[in-house]
Amino acid sequence: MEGSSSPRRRTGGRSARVTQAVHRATLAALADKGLAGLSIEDIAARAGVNKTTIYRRWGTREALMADALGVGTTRQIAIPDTGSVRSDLAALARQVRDTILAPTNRNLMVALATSAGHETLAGLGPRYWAGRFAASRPIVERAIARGELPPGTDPDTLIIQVVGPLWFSVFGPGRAPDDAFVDRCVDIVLIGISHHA
Amino acid sequence: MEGSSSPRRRTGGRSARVTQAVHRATLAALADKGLAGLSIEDIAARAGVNKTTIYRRWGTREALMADALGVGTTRQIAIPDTGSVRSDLAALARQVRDTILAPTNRNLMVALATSAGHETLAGLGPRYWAGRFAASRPIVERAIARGELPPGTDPDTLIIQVVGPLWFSVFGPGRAPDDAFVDRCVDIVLIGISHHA
DNA sequence: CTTTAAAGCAACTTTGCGTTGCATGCAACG
DNA sequence: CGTTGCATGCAACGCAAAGTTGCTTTAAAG
Repeated sequence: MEGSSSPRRRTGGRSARVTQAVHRATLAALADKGLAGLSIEDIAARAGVNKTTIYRRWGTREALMADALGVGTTRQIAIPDTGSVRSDLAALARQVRDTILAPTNRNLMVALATSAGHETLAGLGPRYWAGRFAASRPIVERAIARGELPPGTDPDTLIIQVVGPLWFSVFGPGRAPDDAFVDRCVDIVLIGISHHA
Repeated sequence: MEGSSSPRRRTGGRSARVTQAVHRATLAALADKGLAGLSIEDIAARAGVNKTTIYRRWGTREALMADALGVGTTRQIAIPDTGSVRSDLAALARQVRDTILAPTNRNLMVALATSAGHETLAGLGPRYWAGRFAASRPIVERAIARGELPPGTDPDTLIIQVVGPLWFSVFGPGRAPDDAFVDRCVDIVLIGISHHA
């Protein structure tokens, strides 16, 4: 498909630069105005690119969104490995809190949540979250191996229980969880699990 | 301001009916299309009202949104009082889950989260959540009075910890929490708190 | 019944999206 | 180093929806 009798491709410098600029601009616009009311013309202006370029390369607004979100949410994060579940989860939880507190990421997350309905964008959320959970899972697996957690513990459930309250307090009431609250979320869940039938 | 030498007001029947119809239509449109791309004309059509009426009464789309959301999120819910924290919280948590699973409310919640940025709408979220927490607080207070929870327990924190995971799993990964998961969220937190230093 | 605020109606202006045709620039290849 | 042609820039257009305005009609308040 790729290496056939290719008519000259135009993969180099300028095109790549344009693509990247548009991606950045799209995510920036998304962060500012949310998934709603973000216009191609606005993105083009931010990217310093002509709107026809965007229309020709991506066609629809949704395709652009899918592309940009796909790129913007692929960034991997460093999963802590400190030697104990408690501090691993505490570190992870603080990362999560800091991430969702940043307005940019906050709006990206809202956009992801909104995308669940869209035809074209529906796949983005699941894929993103699958990646995040897969990355975080080792924390729990290591803990089980160490004997810190009961063998049957489901990693995803545990992570949801730890991270959920942080999410909720940011996206619902809009409160910024302080360190004490974050640690408390970790402790309560760990204690609860260890004493659970 | 209100009761002065009022030139005849027109508070009665028709106006009220129009207001209510528009409110309903706005929330319906919001549920369908999200905060994005909801047009005054669409709302007018849904409400069976002329668009000029909406433009004249509310002026901007944001003012209408603020008004409708303010009304739509004021609905009080029944707070369970079963005699034990565990079942109270379980009932509350299921209510919450069912609420956020319904597409209509789901989009309303997303709209509320999005509104945090807007100039005009910023106050809606906090007001809504203040109401919800105030309503739910008695569950915890009664539990403390019964000796089921330690005296210092902060109601809001507890509720956030119970409800957060449900929110997260719906709005993040997009999974519908089953009853077992809901109950587990309640149990883990209660056990965790009772064994917490 | 009279008065008049509020809703309906129809036409208009404006705005902004998406499109098209053509000129220009730059990477790919000889 | 020069040629080729794909990708971008530019400017103007068509069109649909947003929002506005002047006037008429309806119905609540007295």
